[in-house]
Amino acid sequence: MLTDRQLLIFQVIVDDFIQTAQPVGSRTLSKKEEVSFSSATIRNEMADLEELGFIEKTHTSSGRIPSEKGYRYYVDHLLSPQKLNQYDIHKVQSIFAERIYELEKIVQKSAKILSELTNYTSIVLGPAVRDNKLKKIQIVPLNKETAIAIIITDTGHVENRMFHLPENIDAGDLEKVVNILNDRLSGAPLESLNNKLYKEVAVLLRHHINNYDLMLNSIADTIKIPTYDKLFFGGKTNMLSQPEFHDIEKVKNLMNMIEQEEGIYDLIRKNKAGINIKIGRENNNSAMENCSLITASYSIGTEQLGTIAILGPTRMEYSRVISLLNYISADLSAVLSKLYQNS
Amino acid sequence: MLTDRQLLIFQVIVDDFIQTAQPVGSRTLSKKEEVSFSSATIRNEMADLEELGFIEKTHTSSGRIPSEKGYRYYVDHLLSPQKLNQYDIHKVQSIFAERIYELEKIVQKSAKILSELTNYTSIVLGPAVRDNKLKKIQIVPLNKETAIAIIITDTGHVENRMFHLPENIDAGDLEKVVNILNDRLSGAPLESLNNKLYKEVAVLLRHHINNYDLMLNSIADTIKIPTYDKLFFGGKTNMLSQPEFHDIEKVKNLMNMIEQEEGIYDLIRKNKAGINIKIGRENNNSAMENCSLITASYSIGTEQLGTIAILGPTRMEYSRVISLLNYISADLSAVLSKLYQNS
DNA sequence: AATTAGCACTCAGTAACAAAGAGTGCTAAC
DNA sequence: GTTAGCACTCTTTGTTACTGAGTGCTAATT
Repeated sequence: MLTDRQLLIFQVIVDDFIQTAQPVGSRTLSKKEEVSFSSATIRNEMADLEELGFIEKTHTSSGRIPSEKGYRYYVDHLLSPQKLNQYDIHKVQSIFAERIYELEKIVQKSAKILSELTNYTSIVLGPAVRDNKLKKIQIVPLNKETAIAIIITDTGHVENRMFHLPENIDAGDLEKVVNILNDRLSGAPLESLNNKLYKEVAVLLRHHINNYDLMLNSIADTIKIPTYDKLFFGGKTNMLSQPEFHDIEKVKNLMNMIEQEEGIYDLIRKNKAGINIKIGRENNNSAMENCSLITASYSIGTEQLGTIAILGPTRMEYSRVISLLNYISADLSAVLSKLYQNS
Repeated sequence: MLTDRQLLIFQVIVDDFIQTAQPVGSRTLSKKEEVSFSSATIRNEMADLEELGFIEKTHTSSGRIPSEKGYRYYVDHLLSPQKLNQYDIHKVQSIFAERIYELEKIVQKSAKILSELTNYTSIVLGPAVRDNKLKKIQIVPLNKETAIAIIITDTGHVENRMFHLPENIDAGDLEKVVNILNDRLSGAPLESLNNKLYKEVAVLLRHHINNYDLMLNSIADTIKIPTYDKLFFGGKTNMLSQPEFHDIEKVKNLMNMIEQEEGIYDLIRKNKAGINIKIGRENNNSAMENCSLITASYSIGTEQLGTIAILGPTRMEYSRVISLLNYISADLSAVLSKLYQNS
């Protein structure tokens, strides 16, 4: 649909704008090595490209900038994977340099490195706890009234919550309860715990302790810990250095959205495996009008675990970011698989 | 040292500037009800106040704004405690409305409410885990190589860390270890654990299990979890609405500092009980040149637990903020004491 | 028929200048 | 001791003019 020359010109416009953040004019283009036509020719082509909706002007006599549709086309058809340099690779490797066992730590470090390498904001959706299986559940009484329940999953994730002890329950009872719980529930996915609790455990508890219903509710409460997977951020303030965010209002909107977390969570969550790119208003979020979000998933074996993402201006180095995300998510998946697959 | 009239004028200047963020001129002042002198008189007084260093001009013919020294004087001598209104009190009470058992949750909610009521940024230094006493320590093996250690304190705080298991250790050994640890260490303050471990526990372990030294190191590592007390924030972006932060560079500096957390930690940590006020450069931090930090401590009984703080522009509603902090910290202390004193 | 040179035109950005408004400091009158 | 009055300063606002980068269109060139 586009001629080769239009394609070339379009690509050079996008590349130049991504670098400089300035509207690109016909003269600037004609002086580039890759472009061998006169500025007049380019002007004609640009008029066409504008008519097609790929580029736009900021005012009647300005140079052109890519439109959202333009970025979309660029991303879908013109992107050539960028090779990472030694430094990048080295930096990424450093995530796994120390021997760390905690998933969260690795994930957090990934976020940090990713933001440092890109100068954008990185977001990592932590390992989905939902799919973890219960390793062990423990209850530690603190005093007569309160106890603390601790849930440990097969990946080593620990959740805990305090709860109110029913009156007249003694240490022996508590031990019985814990034994029953572990007996019946360990190995089960966290998601299914609540169900199982009422279907299988309730009956048993009823036989062994009095006040079983109170206890049951406390446990149920404790078990359905809101396993909203955690979000980790890197370089939250990097966006402030982008020229498109010299406007305080825009910054405020964006920062607010980042602080809320819920909005981000929704944006990141509903992505399929592999690389996903959302440009500007494709994100359906007014605070992100000038932003693009690129996500990639990481996994253990075939099981999708979480998501890493980069939030930057629509004028983003797509090629580089995608390469980096691909690289990190692959590494992350590999290392995590090795660590946790045979657990 | 200041005459009554100077005092009055100074106070009105500060109050006005806090409200409007605009330099205050002699005519503006003379039109106020509280002030009954002519603008010329006021000009003379203002010249004196400036010479004394309490106020300053932004340019030769501008109105006056309070200097840092001025704010300091204002805070030390002129502050009249502001009464909180119904709405404020209601909001603060709502922190404790739900029955929550976890310290952290309460603290986090306090930060949120505090920032909403002030429109500044609130910072809460969470309960000091350092002083907690060990309730129970548990070790749960995940697979042949790794296990997870869980430390529970008397206040219900839970810390956990994964570690590498020495080879050739079996379930029986592990149980022995855990028993010894609990036997010897429970009730001891977290701070002292490391010491006790090497002095008292090491010998015992040596007798009961082989490879005891490896085990010992793993445990020591686990125990000295960096109990940096957690920081909670509220209204991180509120500062963006303050007119003094229309300059992106300032915002960037401040936000970076907030994101780092370490700097904040230092600033908040080293404060004595009660209300502390640091104005502008008194904070010894270039990013906080235009900010004031007001801190208050909360405690259980006589034991200082943590700190709540408000970060705002030097042009801050000191009176209101102090009243709020006093009120919240008292409430916080009361509720926490009631909950945890007899544990 | 495609390309390019040339030209009139548009618009953002900058600088220079004037006028208005808010403020000051100082002096002299009250 | 207080205040009215005035000259002066500096910011802010608006006007005007100029420049430079860019465009679209037409006519000449290849």
